[in-house]
Formats: sequence, structure tokens, C-alpha cells
Amino acid sequence: MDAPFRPGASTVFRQCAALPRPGWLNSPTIQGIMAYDHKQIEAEWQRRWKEQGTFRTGNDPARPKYYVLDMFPYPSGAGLHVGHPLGYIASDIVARYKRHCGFNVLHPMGYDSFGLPAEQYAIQTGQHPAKTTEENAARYRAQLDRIGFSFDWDREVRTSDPAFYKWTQWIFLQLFNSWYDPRADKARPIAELVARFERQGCQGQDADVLTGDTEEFIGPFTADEWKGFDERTKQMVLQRFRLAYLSEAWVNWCPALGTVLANDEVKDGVSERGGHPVERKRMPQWSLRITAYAQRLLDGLEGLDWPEALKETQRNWIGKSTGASVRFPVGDDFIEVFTTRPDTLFGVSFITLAPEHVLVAKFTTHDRRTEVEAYVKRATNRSERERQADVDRISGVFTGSYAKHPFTGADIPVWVGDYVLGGYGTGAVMAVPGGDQRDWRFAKHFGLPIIAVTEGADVGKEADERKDATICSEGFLKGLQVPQAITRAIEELEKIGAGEGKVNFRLRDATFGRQRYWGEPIPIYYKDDIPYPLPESELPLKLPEVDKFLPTETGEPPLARAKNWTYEGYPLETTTMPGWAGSSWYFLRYMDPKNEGRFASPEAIDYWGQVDLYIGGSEHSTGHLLYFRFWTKFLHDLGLLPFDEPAKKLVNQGMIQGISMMAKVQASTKDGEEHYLVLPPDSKGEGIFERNYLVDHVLLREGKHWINEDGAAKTREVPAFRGFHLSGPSIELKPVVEKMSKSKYNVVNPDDIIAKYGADTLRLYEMFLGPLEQSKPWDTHGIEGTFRFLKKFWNLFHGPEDAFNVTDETPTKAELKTLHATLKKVTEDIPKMSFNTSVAQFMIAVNELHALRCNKRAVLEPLTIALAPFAPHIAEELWRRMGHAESISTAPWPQWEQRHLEEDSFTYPISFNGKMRLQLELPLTLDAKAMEAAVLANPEVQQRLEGKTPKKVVVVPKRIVNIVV
RNA sequence: GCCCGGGUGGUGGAAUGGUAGACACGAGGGACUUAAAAUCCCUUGGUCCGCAAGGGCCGUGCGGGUUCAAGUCCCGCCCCGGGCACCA
Repeated sequence: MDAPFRPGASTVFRQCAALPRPGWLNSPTIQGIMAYDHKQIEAEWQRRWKEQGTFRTGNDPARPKYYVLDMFPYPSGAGLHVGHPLGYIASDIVARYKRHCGFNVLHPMGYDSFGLPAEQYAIQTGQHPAKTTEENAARYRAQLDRIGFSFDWDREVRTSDPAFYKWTQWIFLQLFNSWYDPRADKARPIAELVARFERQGCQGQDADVLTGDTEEFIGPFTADEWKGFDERTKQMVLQRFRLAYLSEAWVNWCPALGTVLANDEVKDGVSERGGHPVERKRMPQWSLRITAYAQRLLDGLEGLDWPEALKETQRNWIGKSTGASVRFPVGDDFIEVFTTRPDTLFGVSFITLAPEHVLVAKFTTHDRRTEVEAYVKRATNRSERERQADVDRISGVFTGSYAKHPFTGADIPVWVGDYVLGGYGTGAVMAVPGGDQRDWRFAKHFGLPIIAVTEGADVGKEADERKDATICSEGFLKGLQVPQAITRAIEELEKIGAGEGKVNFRLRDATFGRQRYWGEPIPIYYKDDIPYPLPESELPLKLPEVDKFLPTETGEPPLARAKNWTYEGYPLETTTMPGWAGSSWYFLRYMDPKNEGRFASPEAIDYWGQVDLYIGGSEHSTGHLLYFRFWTKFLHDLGLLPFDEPAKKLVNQGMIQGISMMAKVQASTKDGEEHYLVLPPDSKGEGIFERNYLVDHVLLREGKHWINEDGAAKTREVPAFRGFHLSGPSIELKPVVEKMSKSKYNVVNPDDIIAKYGADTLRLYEMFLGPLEQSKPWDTHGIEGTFRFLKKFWNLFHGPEDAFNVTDETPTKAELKTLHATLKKVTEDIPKMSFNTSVAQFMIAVNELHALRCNKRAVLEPLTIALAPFAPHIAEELWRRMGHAESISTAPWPQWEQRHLEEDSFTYPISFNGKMRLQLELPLTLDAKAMEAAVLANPEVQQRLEGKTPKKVVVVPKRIVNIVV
């Protein structure tokens, strides 16, 4: 009260708002207003939240639940950069918002702490991966804490913790002890399959049982034969049905990493991590039968609120195609092929087998043997990358055998060609050069006959792959349209027993064993080389100590180095699980993280249910997110989960890119030392190359980026920049947007931002940058805007000398309008995840309230609650200063009211032929007719009409008036 | 090649078919200051006419179309990003 000019107290002030402020207001004493001390406030509230357990979450069946989950991080040695928290900030806003709305919110965090980098580091330094993992996790935790997340850390999980991986191993055992029943379309205990074999045997590969399509054919056997099998044979047969199984299979072997990789871990023929070459190799291998779930994984996408692009990626990856299976007899054997175009059967002029095809050797005639064997050897030794690299080179060899066409009985030559993939379908194709470009090129290359299958095709030039054509090849399909011909061909195939309609998937079973140390041990032991599951009582099977984290001299995985790596004298499995094992079910453990008797109690699972909102990067589309769904469906089949999809809604946050500063650099050697001269970006000449400059020490001047001697000196402290000198007093640098990466010197550390501006500013700025889903560059300069906003917000509550000053006066209509417009916008934006527009609205509100000199509790209190999810520390502090003892997180969400937004007049844009020409304020009480009259009566409108009568006047109440002349 | 996204000022971006460019950065000008920082005020899509007040024209990747009205809807292209790809 001692300050006569405190904001909001003077009507004179309000009227003067638009005028320049008198100079004395800017005097140093009044400058004391600037006392928003983010450092002190944030440290204080982070301490309180921790001490008071503000965000500890109980299982409370009386309250509605909401489960917001982030994809947990792999704690790498590099720590977090500003891109990492983007999704966490978004999920934290939703979590906090939902708490205000009365939900019991589960918002946990943990670490995906098994993985390659810790092990690579261990190999180099001899440090145990558990130690580096622990250190890295602690560092992550400290960084995350500084951002002020409302995670319930009491529920933290780590996949490398034995108490956690005990249950990963337990789920593995359930997979091992299950088979997939295609009739019931679900997983069932393997014991039921055994009982069935004892009862009725097995018809081999039929519709009643499902085997993986990467395995060899299983011959039929009777119940009596089954009973007569020895233990070994029985177990070998059962392996072909288990959902976790050991088989001899083609795998992606990465020599550099010394391990096998799943398909999603290989990109363009090199490993996703590290970019090392990948070979195809045949070896015994643990796999998970995800293919059994292909159709359900595809169908399940329908009901999910996931990004369309991501669902499409999964659909592509699953790769369903519908067609027919056709058998071509060869002597007393046959070749089975899969085709999507059985309508082109009369155009088949040869058959091609993949080099890996099991029947190649059998069908090769004596005189062709040498040539075929040489070809097969050459083809299978080529790495995936080599194979993909020269797709254009055509190679193949004739086996010397002929197959019989099922309809015409004609002899069809059997070839081997590496354009046919061993891993897809049956590894054999019926070649129709007239209808398939790949077959066409092969035929052309080897001079094989090309038969036209469709009317209007010019097969001399290329194959005709149209699906809206008419069949013209001789036979009963002639004259039919393609779709009808497909149906008809399948009918005929089924009639003569030469084939049937079939669905094929591109999805492969997932290789599950890794020849590495730092992963979950697979709970299996071997008796007479037959794998047996470890009893549950033996779990967790803890990782043993080893002398080195390297393979043994004989090439066995690191676990083979462990002493006594046995169970009751029998050797234990030495491969470990892949990185994605723990992340396939971790969301369940958060529900009941300390449970020692189960992976989670049924009560906890029933209460928390599906994840309501899952946020993470789109790079997990075909890996994690597919396994995550697969395991959920499997546990559902066993009756352990009431739902069969893990996450209802999923959002992919975009990447925050870094801005690299490019300079032209010229290298020279002087006194045996290297020197680099930094040149302006337009420099040209010999020996000049581009180089990223360290971003931190670059200046912004007149919208351009510069480096001067001062910045260069600081940069020189970084070893990579030693020996750098500027060619002038300051050099302009060229900004380039790229992925944030240490090697590009464009990484921005959130700790630095927080130290300077505070966590609330960081949170607001990351949200303000643009739509969450979009990738966008980080520009530290822009952060000033959100920082200023928070200072202005703070100043609404404070008078001179930082004296807290909020009144209980009744707010004006204008103030209430600002408040309610903001509440409305923010309440509508949060569920849409449109946080950038929310922040913009808060800025508008503060600008308006500032101009109105509003410091009224009735306005500022609800506004503070609305801001709390975004900027929780400043909100807590102001809330406390407004006299509240409880955390603001307990305050109910303020509701907006329409009545405060309503006006009695509206300023209409008046347009002529769609072009806005003037504005006219009209009362909202007028109806369309009265409005038209009022508009036309306006002198300015009259003047523009120049006496003409308008053709038409369009009046849209509360929107626009358009006059057509 | 196929399938998804997406092209708006100097920059990040905003716009239920209804005033394009909210909000912010940057830039320019000004106030305060010995000065700087901080803060505050004004201007800021391009262009043309005008001393000014003001006004005209162009403008959301390109070309058409629907509509009183199109960044938004439809058709045809171009470019950028992502996914799949010798998948039969």
C-alpha cells in the first residue's frame, strides 16, 4: 500500500497503458520488480516435491485412473541433450493436467538398461557394465530431476535389475511352454499339444497346428507313432510349435558386433547400431514365433489411436499378401510356390528357386552339379548388403530338372536365381515373365520363353503387371478379368489338389538370442543337447561374473567364460536376450514394481489397465512397438491380462535438431603442427573444406552468426579445435540444421539452459517451438521470449521491491474475458497435444493482463493453476505466495464459462467479392436481414458501391459479410 | 516403384471453408541510462501511389476447378521428409 503507483491500483494507469511509460517507472528502485529467481524457486520446489512425496501414486480403486507413459531411455554415457526431454515434457503436462482433473495418474520412469554400448565400453576398459550403467542412470536421474518432472520414482524399473529380469525370464518360459492354436486363434499351454498328439497324432503342416514358416516341413505322424518317439524326437517336434524355440535358421550375423540381429535391427544391409556389415549365416538360434500373431497384429491396429504413418509402417512390415500356394510336381517330389497372381498360371515358363532352397541339391542333375554348387556357394556367401547393392545384376543357373505344369502338364525348367529370397514364402517362385518384371528380366537375360498373359501387353518390351486387364493366355482363364481369373484359378487348383488359396506374411520370426554378455540370461539348460526350461524357482537366473566380456577362443558367447555356468551339472544357455526383451512388458511392472510373487498383481493390472497415452520416438515403429504388442497379446492369451493391446493412444514426438555452424577452413602445416585458417563461407580454392564450429561460442549479430577472436579462443579449448585461427576479426558462419550430435558440435545441454533460464522456461520453450509431432531446429536465442513471458507473469503478482501484491478486488469484464478465453483454449489444447498454441495463449493473456494492470486474485489464481502443468515451479511458488499450504498439483482444474466470452457486438469484416475492405461493428442482436440493411446503409459501403445494387449479400452471423457486385 | 507425412514472412510457427501471417525470435526506430545489461513503447509479408491521412495491386510450392468466399475442398503436376522394396 505504500507504493502509490502499484499496478492495478490506478485507473489513470489503465488509460495510459498504450502510452509510453514515464521515465521514473524505469528507475533502479522500480527495477526491483525483476526478482523472478528461478534458481532458488526451482531448487526449493524440487526439494519439497521429493521430501513430501507429492507425486507418489497409490493404487486407488475409488478414483478414475490415467496412465501416461514415456518410452524409457537407454542411459547412455553422453547424457541428455535438449531433444530428449521433449516427449517427457509433453507427457508431464498431460499427467499434471489429469491430476488437476481428479484422475489418479500413473506417470513412471525407468531405464532400458541392458544394451550394447555399456558392453562395448566394458570390452574397452574392463569396467563392469553394471557399474557404468549405474553411473549413467544416476546422471540421467539428476538431469531429469532438474527439469521438474512429476514422475513417481518409487516405481522406477530397470531392465538390468534381477528383480525385474526375473519376470522377463518368467515370460520367456511361458513362451517356451506355449504353442499357437490357429483354430482358437490364441496361444495355449504346450501340454495341451502333447495331449493332442497322444490322442490323434499330427497331420503335418495343416490348419490345426501352426509351425513357423522358417522351419522345415514336419511329416505327419499318428498317435501311436508319437508315443513311440524317443524323448529327443519328441522335443525336436515340440520345438517346431513352441512360441520360443530353438532352430537351425538363417540369421543376420554381424561379425563386428559378434552377434545376430533381428530384422528390425538391420537397415540397408548394415547394423542399425554402428552401421557394421551384416551377413547371412545359418546357425542354431532362439526365436520368438511372432509370425503366429501376424494377423492379430495387423487387425489390432484398426482400433488404436496411433499415428496413421506409424500404423502404415507396421502394416508394411507385417506385409500381408493374399494369393495361392501351388505345387509343381518334379519326379516323385514337388516344388511349392506362393503367388499373388494365380491368374497368370498359364504364363509360367520356368520356376526359380532361391539359392538357399533345400531342394536345390536334390533337383540338380549330374551334369549340372558343379555349376549349380558353385553358384549356390557364391550366392549364399554374399552379404545382404552386397546382394542389395547390385539388384540390377542378373544371375542364375539351370538345375537340369523339369517340373510339370499342374494344368497343362507341360515341362517347366527349374532354375536357381538369387533374385528369389530364401526367407519369403516358400523360397521358390513360378516365373511368369509376361506378368512380372523381375521374371521378365531373368527370362530376357537367359533367353527363356516369354508368354503374354494379358490382352494388350507388349511383352517384347516389358512385363504387364496391370491388375485391371483381361487374361489372354490359352486355357480356361482366357477372357476373364484378373480378379475373376484369380478366384477361378484357386478353385481349379483346389479341385485337382495342386494348390489352395493362401495368405502370406512378410513378417519374420524374431531372433531372440544374442551372443553378448549384457542382457538377460535365457533360462534354459541342455540335457543331451536338448533344451529344457529352468524351473521357475530358479529365477532369476543371474548374470554370472566373467573374466572378460569377449567371446571365448572357440567363438562361444561371453557367458561360456563363466565358471559353473550349469544347472544340476547340465550346461546353461550362453546367449542372452536382445535389448527389446525387457521393454516388451515393462509397462506392466510399473503397475506393481515391488511385487516379488508375480510380474504384477491382477488387482494392479485390472486397475491401471492399458496405457492411456504413450509417447516416444517413431524409430521404434517396427521394433519395440511390434514386440510390445506381441507380448501383450500373448499374456492376454494366457489369461494374465484383460486387454490385448498395451497402449490406446500413442504420439510420436518429433526430433529436435541442432543448428551446426559451418565454416570454410583451410589447413596448413607449420613447424610440424597443423593449423587451420577459418575463412568466410563464400571462400573458394584449393584445400578448403567445410567444418562444423562449436555452437556455444558463436555470436548472433544482425540476424547472422559470427565468431570472433573471443569465441575462437573459447572454442580452442576443445581439443578438436586446437590450431584454429580466424582469417579476420570476425567471421560469418553458415547455419545448417542437422541431427543433434556430439560429432557435429551442435549439442545443446538442458543443464546449461536450466542454469541460465530455469526449468520452467526450458519446458515452455520446448513446447512453444512448434507441434509436438514435428521435427524442428533448436535455436537457443528464441528462448528469450518464453523467459520474458515468465518474468512478466511473475510481475503481475508483484509490485516494486518484489513485494507480493495481489488484491481481492472484483475483476472487470475485460479481465474475466482474458482469463476465460485462456482457460478455454488451454483446456481444449491439452487433449489435442497442441501445446505450442497453449503457450501462445498464455502469452496473450499475460500481455493483456499487463496492459489492464490486473493483479486480482480471482483472475490470477485460476490462471496459475492452468499454467502449473507447463511451468510447475513458478506456479507452486506463486500459489504458495497466494496463501495456499498445499501443492498446487492438488488444486482442481478451473472451468471456463461461456458467459464471460460473450459480447454484445462483433466487428464484422465487410468484404466485396471476397476481399476484405472495411470493418464494421454491429450489435449481435441483429438478424441477417437487419444486418444487411445496416451494412448497406453505411456511407463507406455506399461509396464503394458507387450507386450500384449488389448482386448478392452473404451474411454469416459472428463471422463475415460479403457483398457480391 | 509403392505407401504415408509435409511445402505459409528473414526464422520457429498460427488460422471449425469466413479479416492469412496469432504468438515468439530476429531486424529497425524510440524511451530510460554516464554507459551497458535489464525493462518499456512503436514499426515489421512484398510492392506501388501519396507530403500526409490513406489507398491500390500481388501473396500460403505450381497449374486448373468447385464456392458468395479456398492456406483449408476436388483434379493434375513439382519439391522435401519418412517407411517398405528383387516380398513373387
